[in-house]
Amino acid sequence: MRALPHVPHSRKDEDAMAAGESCQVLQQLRSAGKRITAERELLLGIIGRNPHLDASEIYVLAKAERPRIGLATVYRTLSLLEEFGVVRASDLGESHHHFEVHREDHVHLICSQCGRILDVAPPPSLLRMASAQGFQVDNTRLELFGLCSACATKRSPKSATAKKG
Amino acid sequence: MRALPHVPHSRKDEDAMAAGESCQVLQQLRSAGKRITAERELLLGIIGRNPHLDASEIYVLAKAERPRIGLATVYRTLSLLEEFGVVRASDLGESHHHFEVHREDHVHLICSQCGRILDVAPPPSLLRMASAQGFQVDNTRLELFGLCSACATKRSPKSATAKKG
DNA sequence: GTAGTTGCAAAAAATTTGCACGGAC
DNA sequence: GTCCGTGCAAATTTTTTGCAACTAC
Repeated sequence: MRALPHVPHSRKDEDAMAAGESCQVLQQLRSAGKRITAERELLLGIIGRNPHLDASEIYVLAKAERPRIGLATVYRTLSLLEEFGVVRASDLGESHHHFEVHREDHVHLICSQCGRILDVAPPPSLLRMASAQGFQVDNTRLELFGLCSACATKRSPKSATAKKG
Repeated sequence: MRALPHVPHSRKDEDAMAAGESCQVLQQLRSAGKRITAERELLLGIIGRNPHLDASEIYVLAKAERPRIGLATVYRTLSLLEEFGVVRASDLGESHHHFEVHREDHVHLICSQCGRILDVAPPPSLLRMASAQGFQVDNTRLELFGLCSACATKRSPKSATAKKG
């Protein structure tokens, strides 16, 4: 369990987006006969505001607001939301999964030095290539491990393009 | 633990390739001061011949040839080989890792229906995009989940939107 | 009221570690 | 002979499950 990383671009935008999304999702659950519970709303909010958390990080945040919540509920809710295509699990090179609300397919650039995660759009050619094989994509897990520009620069200060972090 | 999937294209080619690789890798280990043991040779061979196995599948195959081998040795060897860049772990959507000898970066197309895995080359634009961000890639984990052409056809034989639950 | 959800604890699954013995170099 | 690597068992970590109590609908 580490400190929470990845401060989003604009807290206000993110919250607004998250709130809008949450409503939609809750409707979706309801119309599938699932129940709307305080736990589900809470967890959805947390995941919506904080990409790339793992189950126990989510649990800690949730517990702060709702002390009696159990880790099992976190796992069950994550799995439910994953089933509904709302949440995606990713493997950031650790021995457990991290989760985020699925907004659009994206590639994780994971810096093995500083741990920072950059989200970038996948090239259209990637999905085109899949359909060229007759493959119907419905979920992606795309991770590139390496050094972010800042850490790469630190490591070899005078080489190649001297980019500033 | 399931039956072993993914019969390779040509057993002979694969074996030859694996044998060649193994030698190289063993030299690499030796010159790094690591020891060449029967266990390491065996495991390297198994992983080289069978992509996408998980630790316990590897363990079972190894145990068939060397009954006293322990699962811990499998994990320790995998981790050593990963450190040397010889083996890659991938997350095929299950709660544990699968492993393969790293030949070249590739995308896994994982059919959620039949479980088959197609390996395809990633589009160059993917890596270009990373370097455009100043990111230095040194490992990839690229998974596309969905339906392979066979299963997609089975599911909607007339191409209509006939979705089954 | 009923059936889906939750919390808790216990179980299962996946991986790592401690230690004494054995084998590579 | 010296250490590194191994097997085994025990410990950790991550995730799932059983069940009684609870609550959304």
